[in-house]
Amino acid sequence: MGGGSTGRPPADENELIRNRRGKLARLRERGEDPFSITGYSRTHLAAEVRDSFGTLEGATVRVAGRLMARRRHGKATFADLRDGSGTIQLLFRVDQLGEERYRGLDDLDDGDIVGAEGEVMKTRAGEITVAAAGLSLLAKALRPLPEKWHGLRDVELRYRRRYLDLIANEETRRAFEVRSRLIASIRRFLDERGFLEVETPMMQSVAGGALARPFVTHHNALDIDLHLRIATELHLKRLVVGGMERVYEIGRVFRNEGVSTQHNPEYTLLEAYQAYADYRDIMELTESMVARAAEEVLGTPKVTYQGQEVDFTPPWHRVAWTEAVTARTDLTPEELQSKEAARQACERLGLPADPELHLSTMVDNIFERFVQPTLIAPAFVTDYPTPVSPLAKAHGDRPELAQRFEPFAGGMELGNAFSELNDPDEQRRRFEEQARSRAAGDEEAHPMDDDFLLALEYAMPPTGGLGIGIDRLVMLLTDSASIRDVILFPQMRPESKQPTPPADQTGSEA
RNA sequence: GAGCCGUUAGCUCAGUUGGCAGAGCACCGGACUUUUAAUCCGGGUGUCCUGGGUUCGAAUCCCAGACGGCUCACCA
Repeated sequence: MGGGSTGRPPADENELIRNRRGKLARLRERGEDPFSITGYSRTHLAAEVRDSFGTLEGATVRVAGRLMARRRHGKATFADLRDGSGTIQLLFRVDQLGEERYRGLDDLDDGDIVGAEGEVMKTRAGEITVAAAGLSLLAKALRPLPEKWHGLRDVELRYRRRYLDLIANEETRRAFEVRSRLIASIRRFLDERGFLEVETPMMQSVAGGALARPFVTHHNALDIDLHLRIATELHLKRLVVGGMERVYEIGRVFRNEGVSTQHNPEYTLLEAYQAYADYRDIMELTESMVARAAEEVLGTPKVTYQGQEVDFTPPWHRVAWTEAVTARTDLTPEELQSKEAARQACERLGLPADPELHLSTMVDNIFERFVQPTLIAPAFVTDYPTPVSPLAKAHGDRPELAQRFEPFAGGMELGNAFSELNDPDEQRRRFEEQARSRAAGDEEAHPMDDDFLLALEYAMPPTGGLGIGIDRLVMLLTDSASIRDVILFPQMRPESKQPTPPADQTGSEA
């Protein structure tokens, strides 16, 4: 980006910013514009200096990072420098830098990006330190950092200005490191099992593969509306038809639904498909993958989530959906199959019991209220009703039940998996059934997808498929109560300039 | 979408019954060559979220709005 040297100061200028801009102006007058510097060759990271003190003592190193604190003592000044690896202390002494360059420290502020060159030493107090003989200001921070002791607590600021959250809060840095390492671990696991990572379209004419409302956008040149994907499922299964027998994608999907501590409109979904496998094989894959990821990222398969222990060590508990509900309520399996009985049950249990509600919605509410919160230890809930599983193969002997499971842990739903329905005619019937729900007003019913049906007609091998919400898994591994704490830039309303509403519109009707 | 709660200095937070706007850190000035939440002396830097209203007087009470958090509803 271009831009001259006459940038306008922001409107929210205050004394602190004026001071820093004044220092920048002085530096420029001396011909030391920090923003003209294009690089700084480091020899060591902060952590390397500290870890290798034994061999580095007395050696000259070059380090660079953000100035986090300064402690001035007249003719000596200590500073904490933080880079991506950690923190290292710098020592500036007037007898080492000379009067003039020592005075130059006056133009430094906490938050500035600096490079320092000097000998590695240890102070009287035992702190490993770089005694700086050279100092370069590499970028000037024009705004003060959040307070160093309490960090940045304001959640709105933490989300809107995540960079400040990352600078100020160690636990935030850690959470996103865990997130990155978790995804890397999952990739390694799947790669080792022979899966290919692929990328499928985010913009789709038909947004299928899940039951959710899509975002709509428009392609100008083609003059067509497109939907942002709500899942990767149907494209990945096309690839299985094409002979890619083990494929996965880790990518963002977009669902036009509300936000909550467990929902962000865009979130990261892992989907994996394995030919010649069924949902039982996928259970094994799921528990092995998650347990190993926890082990690799945290060093243990056991985590504490919101005060409760969650142990990912396989095998996870398995319980059929109907049994899970009947065990936690006084309902019978029959009451879960008749709309009127379920409605009366909901009424009795204090759940929404509107006659308009679908059977599937009501029984789902019952499950969510009475079963899901109890699923703290990792568990697979299996054999969901077929009508709410339009893409899953049914049991041969129990056509009303799908070969499907959902993994739960910490009281959260982590994903969805099944033996993929590969009978094109049956899939068409399921889509038609969904189309009827849609016509009846269910905006989340699965849309008809003729192109996908065409692919199935060329034969897809029996296949097991899995979807895992990566964000929720990260929540578990980082003990985060809100999904926003594991998404770098969670969805927020734009900050409005608050266009003052025309107050007291005398003489004007709204 | 509904209910409850919150918004005060750059940051973290106090603010009593409606009566001059407060503290710590940061910052500014001064002292200090081994500190590490450095210390010591001096200095308060503000659209009390916004707009109305009540009142002699509003950060405080009332109304409306903005943004956020939590809970519920819908979803993963």
